[in-house]
Amino acid sequence: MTTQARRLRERAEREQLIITAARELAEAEGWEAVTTRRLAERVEYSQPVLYSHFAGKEAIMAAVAVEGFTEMAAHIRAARERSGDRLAGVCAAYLDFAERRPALYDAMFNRASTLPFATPEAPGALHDCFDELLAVVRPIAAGDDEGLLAELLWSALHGLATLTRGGRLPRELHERRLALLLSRLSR
Amino acid sequence: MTTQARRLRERAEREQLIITAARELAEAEGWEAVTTRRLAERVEYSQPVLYSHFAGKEAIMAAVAVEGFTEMAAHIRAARERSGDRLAGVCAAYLDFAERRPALYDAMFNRASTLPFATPEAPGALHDCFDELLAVVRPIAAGDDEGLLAELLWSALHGLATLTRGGRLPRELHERRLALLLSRLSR
DNA sequence: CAGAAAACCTAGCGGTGCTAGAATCGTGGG
DNA sequence: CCCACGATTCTAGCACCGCTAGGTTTTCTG
Repeated sequence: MTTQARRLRERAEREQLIITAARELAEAEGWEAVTTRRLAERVEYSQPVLYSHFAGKEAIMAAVAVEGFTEMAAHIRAARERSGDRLAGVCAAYLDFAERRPALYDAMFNRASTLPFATPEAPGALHDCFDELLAVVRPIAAGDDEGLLAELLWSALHGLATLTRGGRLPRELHERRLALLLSRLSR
Repeated sequence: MTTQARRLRERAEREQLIITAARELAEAEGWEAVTTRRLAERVEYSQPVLYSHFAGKEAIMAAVAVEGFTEMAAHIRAARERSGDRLAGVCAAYLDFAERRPALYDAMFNRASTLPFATPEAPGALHDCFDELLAVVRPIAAGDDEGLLAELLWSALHGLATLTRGGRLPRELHERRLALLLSRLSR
């Protein structure tokens, strides 16, 4: 059936359209400005159409989040390769991503609470992100569990990112703070 | 004027009543269950009364947050004294607080976005919390800036707390993760 | 081309934070 | 003692939210 294939393709395209619209709206005005009405208006369909694609607003945010993980994985991987597997490069890339894509980072870590994480069912892109941290942490493991060290690094970066973003930490000391983390964490 | 004094006192009492009610409701059912209507019903006044005390729901959460900082400061100080200024004791106390008072911790760090932080206008209790971290970090500063190290410790703890709470990190490795943080941070 | 099925929209539900304006209350002066 | 005033409090309602039932339109199929 050619027509059915086209139908499915168009449906998939529209789904992507919704995700992109939600993301752009969130990046432009924050997630609190992303309402189902505005979203529907933006994709030029009525509200109920959203619900034929997603279970609800939270599911839309989750979809944006996995897109975010894909991008973050690419962003970090590029930084790792560029810096020759250096821890500093990857950490800076992580924080840079959080700083420049706050709405996306929010969807990934603060909003989409239903998204599976520390399980095999977690989105592949998320595992990719973690693997990047794992790779760069390996040289400094020095007998300690690599996975645990990667989780710790992740926690520290996440803490830095969120506290800095919320104005909790003075931004002008950002570089020195990161340098201190790196020096303390290695060995 | 005695009557006016009484008025003011009663007003203050009612304000505290609102804060306590909001906190209890949040701790029992989460912040999304704290609506101005339910809150008003709980303190046995009508909705607009809330707005004669606070600028809005966010201001109420901020008030709960400063109460949280006061408690956290006490909690951590007690742990520090009990453990003889040991870093491990204070870190465990921080994470314990976040784990046992999730709604309070949320108000302090995730919800109340308008609350001033890294400025002198920040609530005193917040500075007290930070000072506790400062005190316990001093022995391991080893030439590095103590304030910066305290901020870094805070970030790591905050990251651990939030990621663990959101199911992002497997809970059964919590102890080992904390031990690793301590060993790496005190080099 | 008729009828079935899929797609889509209108209208509405119960809820939210917040507020204008009416009603009620305690109080001080005549 | 009573009345008028000012502070206090409530009723009712605004515009918005996420979400959905039910009917209309469009599209495909036999």
